[in-house]
Amino acid sequence: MNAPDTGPTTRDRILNAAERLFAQRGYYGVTIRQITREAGVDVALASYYFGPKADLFRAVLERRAEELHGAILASIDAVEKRAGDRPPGVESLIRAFAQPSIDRLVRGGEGWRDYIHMMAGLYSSQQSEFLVAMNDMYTPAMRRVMELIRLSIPTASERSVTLSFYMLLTAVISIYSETVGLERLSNGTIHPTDFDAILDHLAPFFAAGFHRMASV
Amino acid sequence: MNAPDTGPTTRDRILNAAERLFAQRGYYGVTIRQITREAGVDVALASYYFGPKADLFRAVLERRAEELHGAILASIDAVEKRAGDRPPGVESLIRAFAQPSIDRLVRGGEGWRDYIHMMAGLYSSQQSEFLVAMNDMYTPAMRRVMELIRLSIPTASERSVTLSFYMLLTAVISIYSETVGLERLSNGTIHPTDFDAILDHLAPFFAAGFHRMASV
DNA sequence: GCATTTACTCAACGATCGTGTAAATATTTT
DNA sequence: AAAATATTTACACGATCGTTGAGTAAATGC
Repeated sequence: MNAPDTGPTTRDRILNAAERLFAQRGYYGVTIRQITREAGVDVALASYYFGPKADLFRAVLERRAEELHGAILASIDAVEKRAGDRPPGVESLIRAFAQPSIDRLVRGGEGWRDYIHMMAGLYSSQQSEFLVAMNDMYTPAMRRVMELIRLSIPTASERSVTLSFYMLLTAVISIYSETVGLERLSNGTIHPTDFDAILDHLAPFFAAGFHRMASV
Repeated sequence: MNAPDTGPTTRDRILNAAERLFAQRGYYGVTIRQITREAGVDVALASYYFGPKADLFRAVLERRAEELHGAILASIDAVEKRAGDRPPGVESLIRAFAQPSIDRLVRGGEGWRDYIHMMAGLYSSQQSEFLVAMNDMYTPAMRRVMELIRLSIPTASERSVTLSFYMLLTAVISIYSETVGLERLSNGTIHPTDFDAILDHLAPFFAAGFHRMASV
């Protein structure tokens, strides 16, 4: 068994091509025909496997969601365990939240990079149908981080932690998208792909913000 | 002179419609025919006034850039003057940077709201041609804020201030886009349109971050 | 008044879109 | 091996896309 197979399934070839193109140009910027052309399969196969275009988009979103979300939860659990019976520090929680995505972005291969770019592009779009779907996939992990931050800074109100976390979230996601913004802002001295260095800055930076708003 | 005219110019009607639609669905999500239909004018007039679609998009971007950028610079100058000969505080610089956009977003009418939504959507997109163009329009103001922050926190390295400012920038822009993210994160208790309240949180939050990274 | 420029309409171009359908081929199940 | 199912191909559909060019009406310059 396990004959030398010819690579990914047709279904997966379509998903891979869709992932890459949606990441580059967004939902409306990509046509079914471009996707199937890139995948090297007949146009009709997209409808055959996924139905309408919106369902294909959702399928791409869902394919890797469970693994990434699970990894984030596991990462948070690990930080919790390491902290013993005290609540873990805010900075380590931020790292735990962002690290799994960065790992996959940097070391997970093309597919993961495309997936994360695609999510980052989606998050700041106005297409609330998809946005809400994606948000829901990662809600438990986000809720968990906010809970633990509240335990770590008991004097901070729920509202304050939510607002602060939202700002953290938007910054993290913008970094995932690797836009040219950072490169231009720094005159080319900081590269948007230096994720590890960026996270080393981001974590204490935002942790300070959370603590500053402890009494609000 | 100045006969009772029939409202905006045809040119401006097209720009207004384009602004509104691009803000909602992005560059690829909008067709010239939708724009001209919304504007109530013939399809050919889009090409007549602006040439290809990309040039129309750029025209929308440019129309309000000078005014907003000027207002941001003026806002920074005002804070500087108020501070006398000492460098202004980081928190007031953050407010000065964000306030003009928020003013127009909340109190500038539909056109300004659409324009700012459109910019926010563009910023997190991967369409670097437009993104770079927009970035350049607002570079002087961003440079100025970073300079003044460095004067306010002389021990912070240029690299540190650039990274911190980038995170501020991404958060501010995400807030401008009024996505459903914040509303869902807070279970509906925080409304994405409460810009003044959000800015009251954001300013001290990020100021603390800047100061925390003073020695890096 | 006439000529030229400007503003706009109308119709059409070739290209591409998303999505079906019917037939052909490949694979699996019986 | 036969039957049933799954996959793939080829093709066509009506619709819409961005853009152009020819023609009309109004404003402007002389």
